[in-house]
Amino acid sequence: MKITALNGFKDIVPGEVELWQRVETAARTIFSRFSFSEIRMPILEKTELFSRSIGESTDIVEKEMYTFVDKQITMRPEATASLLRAYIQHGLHVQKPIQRLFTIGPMFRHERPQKGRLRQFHQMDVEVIGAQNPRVDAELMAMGALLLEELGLTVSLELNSLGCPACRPDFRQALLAFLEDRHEALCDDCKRRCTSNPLRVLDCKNPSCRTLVEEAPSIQEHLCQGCSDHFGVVQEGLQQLGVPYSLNKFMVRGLDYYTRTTFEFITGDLGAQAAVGAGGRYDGLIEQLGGPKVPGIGFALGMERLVLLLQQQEGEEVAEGESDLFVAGLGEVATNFVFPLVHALRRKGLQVATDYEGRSLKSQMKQANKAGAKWVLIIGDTELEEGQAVLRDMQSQEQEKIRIGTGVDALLSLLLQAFEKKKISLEQ
RNA sequence: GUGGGUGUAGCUCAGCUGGUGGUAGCACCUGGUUGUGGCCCAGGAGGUCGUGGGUUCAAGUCCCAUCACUCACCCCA
Repeated sequence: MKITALNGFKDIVPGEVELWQRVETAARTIFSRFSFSEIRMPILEKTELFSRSIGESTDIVEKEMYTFVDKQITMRPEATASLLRAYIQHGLHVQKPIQRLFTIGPMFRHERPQKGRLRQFHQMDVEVIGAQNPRVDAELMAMGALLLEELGLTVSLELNSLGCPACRPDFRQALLAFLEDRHEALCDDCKRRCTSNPLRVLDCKNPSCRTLVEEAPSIQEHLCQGCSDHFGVVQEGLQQLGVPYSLNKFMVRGLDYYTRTTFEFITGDLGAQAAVGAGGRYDGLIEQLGGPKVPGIGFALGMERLVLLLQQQEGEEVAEGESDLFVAGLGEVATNFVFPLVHALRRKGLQVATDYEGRSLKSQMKQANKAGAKWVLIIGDTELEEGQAVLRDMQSQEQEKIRIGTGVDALLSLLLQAFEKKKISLEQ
């Protein structure tokens, strides 16, 4: 084959797409239970939106964005910035003091693809804008946990606080001092991180860095009073809601805008990609983007990762296709009769499949079986002469004759009557 | 951007130290039933062995390059 999809871009084909629908349906159900409204934004935004929100010096902005350089526009690498832009642009804070919004869609990052990480990937993104109360943080995590639970996935929740502009600089200084003393013991990546983003040293995967960092100052002990109180209530809230979590003082977020609460839903079953969802609070961001001075918190779930987990958990079995009825026509005359009949049945709301290639009855029965048809209606020249079509129940293998009468309409009403009698099995 | 692994039928894969591409499984089509599915049996169709060079009498197999896929690093959902 000559033309294939781009590296890191994937088709979601029948057999797999059912799982995606399941994830999405479950999410919409839960989100609406928690009073979230959907919002949909464009995929292209001005480049500046992302460089200002995500952070000029992050990897995402520095080298991973799909940008049309000549036009200064970028395909969104994450949803929060776009969502906040829309929030500000439409003055949504005026309509409601607290906005609860979610969005589902594709994001784009030019990274090297690997398991659970693509260049076009999909996220379900949830944001609460305007709420400062730590209970909201706890509730948001509880909602994420509930969704994952409903999907049948077992993941753990890790929690940290990154402080705020008042207390983080102090911690940063303390950490830097600690790292400088041990600079030679750090891996090459961490030596680089000391200047680029010291907090990142905390979650280095290198074993020697990990042990070294055990002794490092803890952010949780450097929080200012406000942040410390907030963090405390978040944890109380989680306990009240019965959401299990563990504190992880090494957890750091990649995006610049996070403040206070940060969290990740973690799994050990996805190779290097441990996080199936993550998020946190971003209290200064909306103002920084030119909006009102309101706080915000949100998180994103990686849909590819959720689908991968579901596939691993229950196999990649293809969901059987389903239709109510397969109509088998035999011969030229019957086929001409069947063609409009099928359409009439579909207009009545039935799922109907049929054959278009004039194949043998055996072949059509096979198709019907594969399509998961509950009934097959057989109409050949014999049936047309007799004025009776054969209706076969695929499960019980029973067949009955149905009067065709004078035409499509007559047969249609008889068929619907026949289905009516079996309504119970239709609904199953 | 950096490293490792893998490219043979639609899919999953055999193919030994070079000697004519597999009776492989799944899927597909036809037949076994002159008009009846799942199971079974028989047959059929389906390939530029990723691509381009090189070595050789001879390359799916060895060498080089290239592309693609994949896992990991970096980073992240």
